[in-house]
Amino acid sequence: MAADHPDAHEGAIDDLHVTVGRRLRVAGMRYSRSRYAVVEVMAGAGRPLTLPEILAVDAGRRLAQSSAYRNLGELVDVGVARRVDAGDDRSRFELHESLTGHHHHLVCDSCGRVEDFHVPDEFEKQVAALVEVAAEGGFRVDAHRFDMLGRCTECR
Amino acid sequence: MAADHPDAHEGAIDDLHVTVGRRLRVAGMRYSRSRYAVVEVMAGAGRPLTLPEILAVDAGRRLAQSSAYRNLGELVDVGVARRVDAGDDRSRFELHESLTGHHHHLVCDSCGRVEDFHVPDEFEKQVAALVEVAAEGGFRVDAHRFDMLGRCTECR
DNA sequence: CTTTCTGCAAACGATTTGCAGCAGC
DNA sequence: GCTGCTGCAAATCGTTTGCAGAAAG
Repeated sequence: MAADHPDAHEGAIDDLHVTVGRRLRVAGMRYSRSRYAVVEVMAGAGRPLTLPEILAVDAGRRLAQSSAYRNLGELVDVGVARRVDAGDDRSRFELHESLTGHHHHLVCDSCGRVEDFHVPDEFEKQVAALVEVAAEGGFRVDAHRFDMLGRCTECR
Repeated sequence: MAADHPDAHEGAIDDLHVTVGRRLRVAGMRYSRSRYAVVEVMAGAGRPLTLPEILAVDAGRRLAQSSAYRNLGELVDVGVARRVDAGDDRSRFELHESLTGHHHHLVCDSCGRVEDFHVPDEFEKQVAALVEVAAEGGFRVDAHRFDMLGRCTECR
C-alpha cells in the first residue's frame, strides 16, 4: 500500500534491480540469486521486515538464516538496504531511501509491526531548521529519524 | 505528551527521589539503595547512558550487572525510566520524560554517544498535526521519537 | 518475621563468524 | 579455474532468569 514512487522517475522494478546490481558490482560483489530474492521481498513489502518475515516470504528458496543476515548486512553496506530499529529486540530491514524515497514510520508497541508513513514538506522544512541548530552546536547531521509509536489498527 | 503522571512536578533533585519513591511504592516496590543509585546516576548524566556507563559511574557501589538490568527494567515499568534505542546493539537508559521534560536526541553514528536536544514548540505543533493524520488512518499514536543522526563534535 | 532485593551463574535469543563445498564469471 | 557466495554449526554478546541468601519495613 505504501509502495509509492520515490526519486525522479524510476519506472518499474526492473530499474530497481539494475540499480542494485550496479551498486553491488561497484563494490566488487555479485548480484546472486539470494541477494536478488531478498531485494525482491523487501521491494514487495512496502514496510520494514524482520529476518524471519523475509525468510518466510522467500520460503520456497530455502535461504539459510546466516546467509540472509550476511546478505542484508552487505546490502546495507553498499547503500541498498537500511536497518530499522523498532524498539523490540529484532532488527527490521527495508530498501534504502535512495530507492524508495524519504519517509518515516508508525511503530506498533503491541505487535511490533512497522508501517511506512510519508510526511508533508512542511514538516521536513522544520527538520531542516533543526539541523541548522544542531550544526551550530557542533553536531553534523547526516540523517534523521521520526517515528510515531502507538497501537496499530489490529492491536487497538 | 507522554503518559502524564499526576505527581510529575519538576524541581530539585530531592523532589525527584520523592517522586520516584512514590511511584515505586504505588507499584508495591521498595526504593532500595541500588535503585536510588541508578536514578541518581541517570539524573546526573543529562543524556541516555548504557548499562556499562551506569555501572562505571556507580563503581564504588559494586552493583551486579544483572541487578542493574533488573532495576532499570522495573524503573521503566513504573514510568521512572525510559529505554532509548540508538542503533547500535546496546540499550541506553534515561529518566522518563515526565521527570525531565519532553526532548529529542542527537545520535553520533561514530561513537554512539547520545545527547539530549530540545526542539521549539513550533516543531511539536507540526508533530501534533501528523498525529492527527495517523489517527485518521486508524493508528493511535501514544508517543513519538525524533532523532538526528550524524557526527558529534568529538568525532567529526 | 515476611516480603522484596541482590549476586552469581546458567540460560537465552538474535546476530555473527569459521570453514568446506558450490556457484558465478 | 579463480573468487566470491552459501549452508551448517559453533561462537558471540547483550540481556534475562532461577535460586539461595541478604536487606527493607
